[in-house]
Amino acid sequence: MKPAPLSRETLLPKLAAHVLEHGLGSASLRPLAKAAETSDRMLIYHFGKKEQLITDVLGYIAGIYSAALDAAMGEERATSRQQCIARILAQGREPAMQPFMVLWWEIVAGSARGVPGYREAAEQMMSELLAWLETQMPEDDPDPVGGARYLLTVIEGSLMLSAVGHARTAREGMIASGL
Amino acid sequence: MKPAPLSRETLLPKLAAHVLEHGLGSASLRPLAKAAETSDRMLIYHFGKKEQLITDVLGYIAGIYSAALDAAMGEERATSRQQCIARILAQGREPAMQPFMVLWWEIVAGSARGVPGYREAAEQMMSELLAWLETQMPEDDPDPVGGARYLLTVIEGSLMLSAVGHARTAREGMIASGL
DNA sequence: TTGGCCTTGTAGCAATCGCTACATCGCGCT
DNA sequence: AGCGCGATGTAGCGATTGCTACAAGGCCAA
Repeated sequence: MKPAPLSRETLLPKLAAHVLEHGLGSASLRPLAKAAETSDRMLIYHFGKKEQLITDVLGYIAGIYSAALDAAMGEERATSRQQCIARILAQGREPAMQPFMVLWWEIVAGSARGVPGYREAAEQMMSELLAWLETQMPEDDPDPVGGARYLLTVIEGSLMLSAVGHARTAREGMIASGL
Repeated sequence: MKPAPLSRETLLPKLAAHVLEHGLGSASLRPLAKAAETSDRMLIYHFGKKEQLITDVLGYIAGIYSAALDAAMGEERATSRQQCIARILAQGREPAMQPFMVLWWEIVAGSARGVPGYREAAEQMMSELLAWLETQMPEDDPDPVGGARYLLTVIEGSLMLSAVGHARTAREGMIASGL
């Protein structure tokens, strides 16, 4: 059993897994190194400094997220905006997506505070989701582009309310609005 | 110049000010103590442990937020849902609200990750905002309660998109939806 | 005055933080 | 064989973390 070659590329998956499981708050060099079966020394060696490592990991995770969207896309389009939203919210509730969701709010918080690298990752993920949403809009939708932007807004608002224990509020609001 | 008496009540305003300015990430005992003109020793003495301190500070900030909403409420109701949303988003863009906004996403992130005390503060703030929104709904609105829930969802989604550099997406979505 | 309690200062603990100096190892090139 | 260089381990630095032991001040009641 030869030890796996060490590089950014072989490190990133393990680092991303650790960040997805434990969050960015506890993403310090030694725990990360342990998760990647290396030493903090080598993480600095390969990434230069921690800030760069986090940036790279967030970019890598954004890539995973994008792939997950692609994987979920195969099915046929939705037949209505309601169905479209319902599908996405259902996907967000899946246990497999939970680590993404929890991490997502940390990224948003970092983005809002201007932490380097966070905004780029957040922007990328939102752009991917928006593009994906456009492909999922009903075929006969009068305004798929604008509609996708609108649905994205409602979806993210709904997810946020769920994150703070107001899932019911979001649900009742969507019912009241006909969505 | 007698030194101000030291207690939870006299400490909280200064602690809250520091948290609003610098965020929860750098809210460690020594900086907080310096901001409150005391020592970390005394913070622990008065609050027991840091977790309790943070919980109390978040509760205090939620109170400030509530008061800010009340202060902004004086004017007459909106005449349409569009105007209602526009007002609130305009208020959220005000420089004075910026610290609240930035802190808000840290609270959401903590709530999503289950950090003790965060969820309660977030839930309280959302409930206050929802109640306030209901009072701001147009007088002739067919469903003020459900409408307020719907508008809250859209508003929070819009604020999130703004926080990650997608303000334009949110704006275009609202235009496309007629809001 | 004395005793006791609430409050406060000083000092320090063990743990963790990001990062670095130094030495070593192994591989390829000449 | 010898040399050079990238990759890695060991050890440690100074700073910061939450928290505590100990002593001393200040004030009120007996």
